[in-house]
Amino acid sequence: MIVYSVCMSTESLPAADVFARGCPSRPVLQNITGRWGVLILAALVDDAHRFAELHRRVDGVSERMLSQTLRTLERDGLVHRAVLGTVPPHVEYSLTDLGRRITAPLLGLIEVVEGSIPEIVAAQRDYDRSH
Amino acid sequence: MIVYSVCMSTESLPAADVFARGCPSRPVLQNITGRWGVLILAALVDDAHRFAELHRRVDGVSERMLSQTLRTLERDGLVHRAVLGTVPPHVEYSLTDLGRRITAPLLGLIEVVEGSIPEIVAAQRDYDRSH
DNA sequence: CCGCATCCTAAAGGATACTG
DNA sequence: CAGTATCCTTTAGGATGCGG
Repeated sequence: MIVYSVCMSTESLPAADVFARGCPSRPVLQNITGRWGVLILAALVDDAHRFAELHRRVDGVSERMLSQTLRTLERDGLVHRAVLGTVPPHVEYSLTDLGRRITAPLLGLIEVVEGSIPEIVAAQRDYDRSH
Repeated sequence: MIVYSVCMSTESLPAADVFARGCPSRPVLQNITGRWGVLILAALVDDAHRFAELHRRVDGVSERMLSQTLRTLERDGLVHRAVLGTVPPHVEYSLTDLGRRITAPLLGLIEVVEGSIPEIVAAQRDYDRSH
């Protein structure tokens, strides 16, 4: 039997520690940093967007994954889903305050990665040559 | 036949655009934000660490995944691997400059997520009740 | 227009045992 | 100590088709 490290709980707070196995931060972090999470959150930074817009914007995502990821992010309280008209259906997705606080550092990450692509590609070539 | 959106290239630079399918930023981002990437990078922020230390620190990671993730991060130029003694083998992992630039926003992300756990858990409960 | 259901494949990841 | 190799399970994700 395994007793997981203390971490969690919303009332008494030993403070969430993402390094501890069983910490509720872990699955949340995975939802955010999954293959599509980062991109979808980033795509919502400037404005609310509809499903089809997001589908075009996040190039390569399938409807299934877009739908699934949006639902997870909504469940975690990062994304707000607003059903507008009735016919034809009109749904807008936007970031919540929490979503914005979480997306901010992600934009920083994207910026650094995009700006470092030449350096990264060079590192990959070096590595591959010597292994 | 599909022609991927322009993006990449190390010389002529239409600037990497992570929203474009085929952009080299995509796999790099996945290496970083994979299940263990964030945690391993964060664990290396304060200091260099040896394999076994990381294994203890990042609770729950298998040796296999630790090894594999470290190799990927080394290949991307984010982590430096230094073999020190010969017997017993002594290997130290540390962040490169690039690794530090990339890890900085990740620390921000972790901080926000850890600090928002009560809010997130509450959102999850609300969502689950109404679905 | 906005998805969900189903089916299927590929990739990630864990357990265990073993090596320089 | 610092991994590799092998095997197996679990999950992510794509394709297609349907429904409100």
